[in-house]
Amino acid sequence: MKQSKLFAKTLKNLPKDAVTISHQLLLRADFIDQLAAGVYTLLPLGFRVHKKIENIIREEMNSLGAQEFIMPTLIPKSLWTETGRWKTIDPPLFVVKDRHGKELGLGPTHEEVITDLIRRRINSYKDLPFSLYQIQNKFRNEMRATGGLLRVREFVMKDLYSFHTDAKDLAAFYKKVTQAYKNIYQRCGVESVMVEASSGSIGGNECHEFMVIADSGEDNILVCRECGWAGNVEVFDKQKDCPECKTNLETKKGIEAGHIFKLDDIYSHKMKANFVDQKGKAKPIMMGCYGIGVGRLMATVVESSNDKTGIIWPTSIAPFQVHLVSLKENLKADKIYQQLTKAGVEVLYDDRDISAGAKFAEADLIGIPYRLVVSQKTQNKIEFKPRGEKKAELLSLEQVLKKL
RNA sequence: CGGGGUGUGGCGCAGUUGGCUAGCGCGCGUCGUUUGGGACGAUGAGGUCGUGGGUUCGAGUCCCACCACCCCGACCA
Repeated sequence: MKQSKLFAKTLKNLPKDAVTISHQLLLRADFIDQLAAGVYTLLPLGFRVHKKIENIIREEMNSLGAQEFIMPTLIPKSLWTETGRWKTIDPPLFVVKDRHGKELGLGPTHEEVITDLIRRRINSYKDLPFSLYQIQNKFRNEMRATGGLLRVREFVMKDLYSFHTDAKDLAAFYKKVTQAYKNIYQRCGVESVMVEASSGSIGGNECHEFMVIADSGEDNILVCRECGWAGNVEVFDKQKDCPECKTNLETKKGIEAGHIFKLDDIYSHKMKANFVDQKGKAKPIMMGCYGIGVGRLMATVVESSNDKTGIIWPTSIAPFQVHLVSLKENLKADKIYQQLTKAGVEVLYDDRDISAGAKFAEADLIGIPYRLVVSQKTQNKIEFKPRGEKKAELLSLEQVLKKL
């Protein structure tokens, strides 16, 4: 992609409404654009990162054996009244009316829809277990949106749902999901802690949050340095020592980057989603649900990976792999751009006629992992510099390709 | 929703006790000089001052209402 054609304009001035680091940097680097409170456009740069995160999540979900599909956003009131959540869900639903005056809720989560789907198709223990997931826009009527992409009212969420004959099978799958989640955060370049949490209006008997440690986090979590146990202060209010090994607990700030629930039979019971077991007896289907907010995860990565000059994207989710900067050497740089592209490298090529300083400052802001400079100074070589580092080295194109 | 705050060109801001042509920096256009860390000079373009009422000879400035956005609380991926 030639930067002269990229739909992006970076800002020198900090927009005054941005308070959190990720909000500031994503705005300044032009990854996102705000339309209303808690409602954002993902601009091309932001969209590329978002897609990469989605794909990491997709791979991990697929390797669990889960199948991707998509459910509607418009959800009829009747389903919500079956579980009582038309009135009780918090944050409240965004409600719309059709032309006949019939009310529908915009989906904030899809337990009702999926339970309705599966109760009409699952009959026997032979149909179980299985799992389905979607990556889809969700709508939450939050009291207040905060921190840029950290809490918004419309966002893309990956929601996975699993269905089992008994608690034991659910527990086994739940455990596999925890590992998949850890993989996702690790692959996105952030460190996660799994904490015991409260389940809020989703319900269920057991749930865990995945917290990314960051100073700007809104949650206080207790972490045991010895055995790795962790809990949300919401639940473990007065806890001083680790419940597992009695070590003194530390308090840290975290961002909730995922939440998983053992729903057991609460939805299948209310909505009569049963199966027939080996003995011919009807039983409620055991369920689990598992969510990750994609945009929030994107912002969380920025929260934990940046410096004074801008974002530092991990290679796995960077909008481009390399940022090729031409300093008045577009003839040479054009060729390198073509060769890199031919080699399958995602290149953002700064072909613009502006000062070197401006190009470097923007490159740092945007945060692509590797910067390549072509100038008079570099002669027949290419200057190679990883984003977070000071030192650059002069390499041939072949050497550059090996480094990527 | 309770509390606090802010609305003036794309972004950041100034605008005195109301006073006539609403300014500045960044960004943008054109020309020239520049080019290894957000260059410089010249010259331009761009604003019904959030919206609607009111007070006044006169409102960006005062009053009322509304709207939008931000922050703290609460809740969440």
